[in-house]
Amino acid sequence: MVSIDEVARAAGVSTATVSRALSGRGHVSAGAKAKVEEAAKSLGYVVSASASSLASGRTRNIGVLVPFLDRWFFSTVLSGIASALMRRGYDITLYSLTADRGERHDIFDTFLRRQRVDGVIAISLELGQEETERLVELDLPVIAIGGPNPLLTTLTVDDVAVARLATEHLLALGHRRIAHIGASPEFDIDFHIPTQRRQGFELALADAGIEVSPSLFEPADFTIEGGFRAAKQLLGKPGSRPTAIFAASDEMAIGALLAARELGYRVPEDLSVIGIDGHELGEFFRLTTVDQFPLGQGERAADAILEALESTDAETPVHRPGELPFELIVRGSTARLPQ
Amino acid sequence: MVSIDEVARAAGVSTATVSRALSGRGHVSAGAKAKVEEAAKSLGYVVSASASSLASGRTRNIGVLVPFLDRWFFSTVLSGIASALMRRGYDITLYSLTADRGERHDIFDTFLRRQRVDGVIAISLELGQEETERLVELDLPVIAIGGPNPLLTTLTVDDVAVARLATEHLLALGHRRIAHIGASPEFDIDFHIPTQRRQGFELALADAGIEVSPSLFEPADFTIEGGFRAAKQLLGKPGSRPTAIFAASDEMAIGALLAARELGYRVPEDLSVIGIDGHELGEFFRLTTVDQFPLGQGERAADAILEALESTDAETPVHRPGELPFELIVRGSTARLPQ
DNA sequence: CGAGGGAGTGTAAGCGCTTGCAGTATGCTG
DNA sequence: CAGCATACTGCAAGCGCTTACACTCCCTCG
Repeated sequence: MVSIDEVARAAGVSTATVSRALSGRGHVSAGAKAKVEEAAKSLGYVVSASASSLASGRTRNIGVLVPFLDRWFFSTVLSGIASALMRRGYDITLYSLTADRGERHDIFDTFLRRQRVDGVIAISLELGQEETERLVELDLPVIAIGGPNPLLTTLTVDDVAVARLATEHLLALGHRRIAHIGASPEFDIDFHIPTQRRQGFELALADAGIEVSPSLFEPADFTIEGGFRAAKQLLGKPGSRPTAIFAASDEMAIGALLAARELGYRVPEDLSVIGIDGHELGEFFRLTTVDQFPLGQGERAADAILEALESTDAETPVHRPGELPFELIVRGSTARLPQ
Repeated sequence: MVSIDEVARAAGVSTATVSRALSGRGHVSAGAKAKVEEAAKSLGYVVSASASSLASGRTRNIGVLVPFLDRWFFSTVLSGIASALMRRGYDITLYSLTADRGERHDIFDTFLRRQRVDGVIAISLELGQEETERLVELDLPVIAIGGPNPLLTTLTVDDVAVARLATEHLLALGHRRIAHIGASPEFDIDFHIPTQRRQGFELALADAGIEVSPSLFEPADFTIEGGFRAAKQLLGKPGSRPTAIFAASDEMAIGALLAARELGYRVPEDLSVIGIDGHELGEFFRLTTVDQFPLGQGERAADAILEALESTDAETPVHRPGELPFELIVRGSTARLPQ
């Protein structure tokens, strides 16, 4: 491995100048800079991450905490983070949080404390009180996406407004018996998003003067299969069935689509279905949805963390509620209620 | 941040002993070890990754190269890698390879050369000649999963045998007109897996004395949507339609399932469908498949890289073809051909 | 024209660990 | 019991960078 001394010798300057020229910190004359870059390039010099980190205290590395790697939403956000950080020369270290108490503990107590990262991004994480504290104790910039956490700077979409928009879309099409597939309230202990969506749904109904009927709610686990089961329940119950279903995620909405099909209901003629997320399969299933641009969320989180890194001012947790964009995408799964 | 000196002082030993006690290298008496561990714990000491790396040359960090983060197969393999490495105390830094030439170049020329990782795992990567060379030049252990690459130690499943197994399952059920959805041959330049699957398919047919008909092949891009389109083509063509479809991935098979349904064919009564992968949605769609245990592939890759790290002997690229397990999982999408 | 200030550079002191070497204590072998 | 191997420990020299500080120019301003 070629070291900074060799580059310095080749360029005829001191190692200090090489360091300054290559990192862009401090003053270096144009001439010296050119010589250094030339020498570095021809020798194939790349600065050693550990030496640089040890000396400077900066790692150029961001830790990313993810609850599930294999769910579309999370891997898409991660993808956005990865590309944005890479463009800025940052590496990303991945910490996949399982449900396993011990493993989680290790991550917060050991992995994150190795001074390997300059900052942390936590994706829609349901963090315990203690875990959040550990995170704060790291004394690093932390950006959380989703799951508002009062102790952390959080990027969120206004989930109440998102759900409201979806519901109002159905209302505008003339639907009155609208069912909702979401998470059960006991889920809410540390993860508020599903509940907020449900709130938005109920607020929209209330505004339209429609009473919320408990029989038009069905909990599910945010998977296609869960949505499928929930929709079967909703559509199979005797009594007047819903004319529209609002699912709190696109995956559940797709499940609902499949359930409707299997029961012989045509979408959108007999049943309208809307989801939330902007899932890649949405187009294929012609699913109307409220897109929340997960790729963009990742990119924003990356930008936010870099910004926090650059401004050294006091790191006050900032919660800018509802700052992330969302948009209604009308496709073929919703239609006007037949008169 | 508490440093090793404080621990040494608290434990009443030298920093050398602390280092040895905590890392498990070299001899330390049981008493000293206990004192050190006690002191480290009560002070909340965690060794600094950069200082340790700089001094020892070991980073306890593995780089993982992934082509797509948001495809189920890759994120599942990644998940397997992540959990296996974490158990051993290793961090993982993620390098997501886009199609962008420039970005890829950066990864191989800069990111990977920062001495940030002890080894590299490449998941089903279509690497160019030059990229492979760069990887080899790193002089680090490299494990590739899938996509046999003669220059790298590779973990593969025997894709010919996998495809053969899937095809033979259909043959055993009495099917004779079997269609295949795979990748087009021009894809093969640097990515052999789809072609091998096609080979296995054709070999199985040949063994059964069935002629391979070009009209029973349709290329697709390994997505649900691609499989859907391909299946529509295959089923829509006038002339005798296939009684079974073998798709080279579960996602394409699911697409085929949906296409069949939409065209009014019942699965498995009118059409049998089989895929490859072991996709999480397989169960939901009652899809018969050949599972290749992607989670396990990730774990094996992690084990392999750690093994390579521990044995310092010559790093000869070893290609152990077909060493990864696979298994036919019969669910509800395949059935005996009606007599 | 002198003071003040910024640009450009080098020297050298670390950053926080690991580990070769040396020294001592202890146990084993013949 | 000498001789030697092995266990344990500490000292101190780095690992390959960054950056405070010192110094020299040179330009600007009053």
